[in-house]
Amino acid sequence: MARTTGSDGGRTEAAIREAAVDLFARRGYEAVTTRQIAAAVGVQAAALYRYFPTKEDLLFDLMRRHMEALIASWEAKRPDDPDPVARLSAFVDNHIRFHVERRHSTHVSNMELRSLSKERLSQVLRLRTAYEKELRAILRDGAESRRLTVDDVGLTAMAIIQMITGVIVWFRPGERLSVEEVARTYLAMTLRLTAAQEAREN
Amino acid sequence: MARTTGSDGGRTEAAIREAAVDLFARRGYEAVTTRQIAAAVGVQAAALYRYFPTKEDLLFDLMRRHMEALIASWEAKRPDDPDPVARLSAFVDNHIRFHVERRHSTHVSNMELRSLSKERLSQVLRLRTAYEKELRAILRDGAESRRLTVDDVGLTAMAIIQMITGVIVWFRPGERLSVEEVARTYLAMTLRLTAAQEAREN
DNA sequence: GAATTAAATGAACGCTTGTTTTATTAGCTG
DNA sequence: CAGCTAATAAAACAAGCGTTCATTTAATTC
Repeated sequence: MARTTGSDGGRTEAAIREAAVDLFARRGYEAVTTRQIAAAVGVQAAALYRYFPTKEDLLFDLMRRHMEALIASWEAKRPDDPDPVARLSAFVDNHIRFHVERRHSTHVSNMELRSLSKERLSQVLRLRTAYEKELRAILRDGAESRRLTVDDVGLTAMAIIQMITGVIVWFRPGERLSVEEVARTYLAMTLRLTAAQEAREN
Repeated sequence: MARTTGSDGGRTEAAIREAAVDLFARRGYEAVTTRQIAAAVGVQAAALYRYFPTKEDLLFDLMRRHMEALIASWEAKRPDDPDPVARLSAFVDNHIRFHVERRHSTHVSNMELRSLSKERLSQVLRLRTAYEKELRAILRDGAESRRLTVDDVGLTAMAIIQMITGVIVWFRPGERLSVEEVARTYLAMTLRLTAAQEAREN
């Protein structure tokens, strides 16, 4: 056999990405074989190499897309309001919703960094740093305007990111809590953590 | 050649554990080969099998020891004081110091769970749950006595654990911040996060 | 409808993997 | 110093790995 009826390159490529994210997230990049990915797609392993030069290229593609989507998501929802508390709230809300919706690719992007080559690792880390910089800027503004209590901007940014990203470890949609409840509770914790002051009319 | 001069089973076994933790943490369990572990010890791969039946047994041994050491550490430092704020403070302080000191085995215990067999996974998770239960009990007591503000005990426990475990991702001893400073700042954030009320003499 | 391109197969390659087997030596015991 | 056991080396094992290659078929183009 060779080309199958109804086959379409675009669909196959998308199917490879989906299968790979799912398998990498569940079993880990190193533990997943190209044959397993191919089987999930319903294709032979050799077919993967029509779309991705190597297994690592596939991993990198997934990670880069994830980070770019995260940044794009924040850019779309970043409020014009300069108020640090409003911006922090929007950041936390967007972060949680995005990560809950993309548990698998988040898992891959956070856990499989060590499987990337040096150059690709730093490419992904550059995207990640750019994103985290947004949070640090909010915290710095908030600290300067005394709307937020921040002992150390870098440390607080890391603490908040770890906390709100950690939601994907235990949260399963459709169980005890809804996304709305989780987002609300995490937001409340973040605002207490930074001792956020309500905006005052004056 | 065969047995080497000065060889000692006890020392070799300890060296295998050390090398394995280090390599597993840096490159991931699946990516590390038995030959790499052996090379780090200065021994042939076959020698590992005198001490650990399989590679997975070695991983499991490291994880079980890590969790047991964590629980033992908390049991040694758990205060008699029933005050929830004092207990929460002790918990956070112990957790951070323990994890900073054992970055590598923490990494392994958190990242490589999926490489364990079903039964062993649940053994490790049982230990982890027992540890987390301590935090949940503190939060519940604190909420009931109105010393702490806790919207949801389970969710808050996860948030705090993610936050204070996350320290190992970015913290490197001997850089900008000392362990003391980090522990103090994380404690302050935790107490704000739970809106902890100072103990009052009455 | 012939020629071309796109999509996929199936077999194979060279290597590496975790593990086992066998043989050999070091150090201890009596 | 003979005998024993613990500790290791060395070599081999079958299985599986990522990847390549020549080939075949489906769809598209002219």
